[in-house]
Amino acid sequence: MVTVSTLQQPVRSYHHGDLRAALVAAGLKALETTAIADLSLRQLAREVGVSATAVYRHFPDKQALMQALACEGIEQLGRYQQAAAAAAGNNAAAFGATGRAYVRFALANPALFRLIFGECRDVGQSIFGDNLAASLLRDKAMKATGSDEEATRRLMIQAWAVVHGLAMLMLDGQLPADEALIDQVIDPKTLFPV
Amino acid sequence: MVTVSTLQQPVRSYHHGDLRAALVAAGLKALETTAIADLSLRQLAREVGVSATAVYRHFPDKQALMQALACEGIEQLGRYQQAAAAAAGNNAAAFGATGRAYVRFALANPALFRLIFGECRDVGQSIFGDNLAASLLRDKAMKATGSDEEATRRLMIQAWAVVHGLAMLMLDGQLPADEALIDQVIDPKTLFPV
DNA sequence: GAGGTTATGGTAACAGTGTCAACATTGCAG
DNA sequence: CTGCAATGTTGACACTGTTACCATAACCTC
Repeated sequence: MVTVSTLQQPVRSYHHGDLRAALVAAGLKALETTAIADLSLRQLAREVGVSATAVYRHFPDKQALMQALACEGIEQLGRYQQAAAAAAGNNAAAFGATGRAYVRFALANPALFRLIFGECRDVGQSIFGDNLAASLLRDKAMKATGSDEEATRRLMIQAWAVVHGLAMLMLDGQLPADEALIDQVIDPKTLFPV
Repeated sequence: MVTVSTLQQPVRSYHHGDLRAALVAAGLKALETTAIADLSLRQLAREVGVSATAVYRHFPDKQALMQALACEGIEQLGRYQQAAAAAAGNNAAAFGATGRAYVRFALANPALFRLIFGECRDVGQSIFGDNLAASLLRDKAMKATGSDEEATRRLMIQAWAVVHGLAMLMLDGQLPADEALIDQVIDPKTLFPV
């Protein structure tokens, strides 16, 4: 008995084309509607149409899958910020634009943003280091401080802390998550009137 | 057969004196060493010496217990900040002191601090509202802005965002959690040179 | 092409979790 | 003293992450 394989359905007999990628995609989609604590490894496997333990051929444990999702999220955040900076013209206005993009990304992807940080992640892979947005931030900070090494680093951290804190407080319902407040808080004229 | 009840052990026959308080205390102690996701309802019940389902006589579900722990944490944080402000003399220096206390509290109680915010909590109970530290913050901000309503609110939120973001980034290992950096970032001279 | 090796997937099971229904014990009010 | 409400226990269910072991498919060498 020969199975007809020329139908629409890929039929995926026993071997899934690229299970790892499928799991990551399913995880990202799930994070759009599911809180980070309610994300189940078995549920993800079910959605991909595979047994629960098949996951372990591609990830040593759940934490590793989470880590992969976080990596994907970091890249998405970076692209989002880069696009915002480019749209702002990559000039002085881009400084605030990347900050606003940071907060907007958090509000649009709450679970993913929390996953990027949060405890389900190995230490070491800092966003601060080799990131597009980070280098842009450093560039703007250097201009503002006149290339003072110490002051530049401090300004970068202060700016990062403001946007990160604002994003977190809005995500946690401590502050209203409206656009006007974002613009009000991330306003170069009042925030860092250097 | 009469059981001897005059020994040292309270023996707690069937009825626990105040199980609710005992559970909260055990929860707070557990949060000192356990991550928020690894906090188990059954484990807490075990430590208190009670069956797992006894918890449900005092809390409708796990979330409610978490909420109670979060409330306790909010009060602890408030007292900690108040003490820091008092030690600083309740003058202009107290502004920065409460901010530094905020971050130090987070670093000293990572899991509890995350619980205060985080998803295991009903919305609505904002720290921002009727808090000791909040009123102190508002007081200082009013002085700095000359009682401008709009500017005061913005300054408060900016200040809160900075300390919250700094605390979170340090907790998540994105920034080194050292005292010098805290002082450097929360420096009124460079942060809000109003 | 045949046959063995390796990557990949499945089954069964285990310990642990939050939660519910039904039952047991206690303290208090009448 | 008696009955009721508060409090605690037992047993069970569905679910989770994870492991040990088995099954299938792809690939590589001869």
